[in-house]
Parts: sequence; C-alpha cells; structure tokens
Amino acid sequence: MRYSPEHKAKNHENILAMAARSFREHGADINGIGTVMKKVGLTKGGFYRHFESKDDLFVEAVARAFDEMGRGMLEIANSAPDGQALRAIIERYLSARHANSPGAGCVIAALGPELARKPLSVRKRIEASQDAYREQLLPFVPGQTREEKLANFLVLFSSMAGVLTRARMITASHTREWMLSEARKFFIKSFTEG
Amino acid sequence: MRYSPEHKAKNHENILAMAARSFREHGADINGIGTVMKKVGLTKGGFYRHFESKDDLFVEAVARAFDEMGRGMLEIANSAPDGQALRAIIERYLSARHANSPGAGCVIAALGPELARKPLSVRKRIEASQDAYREQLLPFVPGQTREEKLANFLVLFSSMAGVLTRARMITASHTREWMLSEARKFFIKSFTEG
DNA sequence: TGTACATCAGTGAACGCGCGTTCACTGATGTAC
DNA sequence: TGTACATCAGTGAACGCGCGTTCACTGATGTAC
Repeated sequence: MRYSPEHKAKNHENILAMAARSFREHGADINGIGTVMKKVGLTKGGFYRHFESKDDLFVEAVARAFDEMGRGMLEIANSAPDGQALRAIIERYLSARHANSPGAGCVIAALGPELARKPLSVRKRIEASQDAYREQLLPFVPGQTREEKLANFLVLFSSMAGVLTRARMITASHTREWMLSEARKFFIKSFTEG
Repeated sequence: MRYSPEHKAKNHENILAMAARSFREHGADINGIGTVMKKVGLTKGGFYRHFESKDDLFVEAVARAFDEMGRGMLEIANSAPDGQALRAIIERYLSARHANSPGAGCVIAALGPELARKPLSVRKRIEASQDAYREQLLPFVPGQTREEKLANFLVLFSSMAGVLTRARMITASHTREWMLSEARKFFIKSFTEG
C-alpha cells in the first residue's frame, strides 16, 4: 500500500531514533537492521527504501546521537545559574543516570573505539557531526583564545568519556558511583576553579 | 599427528598472544577465530583443543593484554629518573606511538565500551585482571591513603584512555598529535605537580 | 467530476556469506606389557 | 629391548544460524486526461 510522504518521513525518523539508541546500547556490530526495523514496527525488507546500507544508517545515527547530546547539554547549561554552566554539564555528564543509560548518552563513551576503527571516509563524515556538537558547547569551556578553548574542550570531554566508559565496566554499583563522584570533583576543580 | 606437550603449550601461547592483539585491533565482534588461527599457522578446527569457546578466549586474551600493559608500564616507570615515574608513564601512555598501535596498547582504550556491554559474569572475570594491573601501577600514583591513590588511579587512567580513544578517531594526524600533547601537559600538571 | 494509470513504502521469502562450533579422521609419540 | 595399543593435537569438511542485501509483489494514494 502506498503511504503519504508524512508517513514515510515519520518512519524514517523512527528508524533513525531507534538506531541511534540501539547502536549506543549494543554496538554497531551486534545490533542488526532486522532488530531495529522490528522495534519500529516494520519488516527488514523495507529498510532499503530509507537508507542505502547499514553503514549509511550508522553514520546518520551517530550524527543524530551527537545532535541529541548537544541539545541536552545545551539545555542543562542554559538552565544553570550564572557562571555554573560548565559545572552543571560536568555533573550531568558524570552522573549515575548517564552511566546507566548508554542508549541516550554520549556517543564517544558508548562507541569510541568502534568509531576509531572505522575507515577514514566514515570517520570524516562523523567528524562533521562532532564539530557541530563541539561548537555548541565551546562557549562554556574556559580559555582565553579559541585554541585554548578547543584544547580544553577536547581534553575535558574525552577524559569524561573515558571515565564514563570505565565506570560502566565496574560491576559493583557503589564503586561505580564512588568513582563518578571522585571524577566529578576532579574535573570541576580542574576546569571551573582555575 | 601427536605433538609434544611443549609444542601444544607453545601454540596455546601463540593463539593467546595473537588474539590479545587482534581483539584490540579489530574488536571482539569483528575478529574471528578462523583469522586468529590462520595467523598462528593452524586451522580453525583445532581451536577447541585449546579453548572452550570464543568467549573463553576473549576473557583470557583480555587478561593477557592487561598483563602485557602492566609489564610495559612498570618497565617505563622503573627506568625513569627518580620522582619522574608517573610523568614517564603519562608521556608514554599519551604518545603518538601508543595511539598508532592499539593492538599492543591499553585494553580500555581499545575495547572499553565493548567490555562494559559484556554480561556481569564476564565483567567480573575481567575485573580480576584489571585489579592486578592497577596494583602494579598504584605505587606511582599520588595520594596519602590507599583510597586517595585508588581514586587518583581510576580518574587518571580512565581519563587518559578516553583521550587516547578520542585521538584515534581524529583523521588529521597533526590534530591528533596536538591533542595528545595538550592532554600530556594537563595530566602531568594535574597529577605530578600538586 | 470521473476514470485509468503510475508510483512507491512496505511485505515476506530468498540469496549468499561468514561465523562459531562439531566431528570423523590422521598419525607420531607416549605407555604398558 | 621390542611390540601392540592408547592418546590426543591438529585437519578439513560439514552443521546450523543470523546477518546484510535483493527482489517480485501488493495495493492505497497521487497524477493525467
């Protein structure tokens, strides 16, 4: 049966949103197209009316995930008291909530090494969405010049991604939360009281 | 043909060493048993005389990789001038050499999110080898009490893992090296001059 | 306004492929007598 | 010491399975006249 253009656009959105979540939850290699399509309520044969290939979906889903993350972080920064934006970002990023919901969280913490292994062409496409993400958050990062801000952004956010990933590996939840709170203290001290 | 016990032990070692490298280079899901066995010079049918399953190999390979890393880092720390051990460790960890050879490098930076997704039973087995790794390096980490040292170890090493992973995603090599050098400065300042 | 045709999102079966795992077999070495 | 047998690391073919992808088909809607 033929469907309206709005119907198609909605399904396209649903597939993308579900893929963005599933990839972060299960990894690019484990998570299959069939699973995503089924969760959206479609059969896997219809996938290719929306995307060229699984790789294509992956790149778009990663871009979408960065976009979601950027929006979320920006909201937190904007609703923080004056001068407390970065502190609020750090606290949210290194929260138990974020550690316990990889599907809705940071792409680097959920898929970093997998992204690093992708061929150059894929990594270049992904870099574009990372740049957009970075530009949204750069105003809240300390630094006199743009280069200083860039360096601080890269070090802070990739370090926090490492901490979050490592925290997710810990089996005892009290140890995980202890580690997160120690890391929050460290990054707040290093990047907001300098 | 029957082989001597030494012959078997040597092949076992070869499989483990090759797996430890291949998993870090390509990820647990992509890298297959057949590929590892072929690289070692055997056929894949013989694999099950050495390991119970692929998961079993994975856990042992991860343990071995942590062991290799621990040995390497310890060597660097011990051959550094007095009081410069941690600085030397940071410089090596965040070196271009390490960034460019994931197969011989840090397990967390290469496989972190994948490890975080493994079932509890697997993560517990892996935690044991991580603990051994940590104990080797703990003497070089600042802190008055053991708890302080533990917190500093977790924050420092997981942060560096995040930086390394992020650096590996960068397509332009000069940007990658710039990021690494900024991170080296930051961690040396934060953990060796305080 | 009514009718004939084209479109195309979605279905469901099929495809080739590589994977982890199994298994009957081989044959040089170790062991028992 | 010599002989018969047991062992078991490694081979190579086969297995079932799930994956990404393809394809003939469906049928409600959009378009042309």
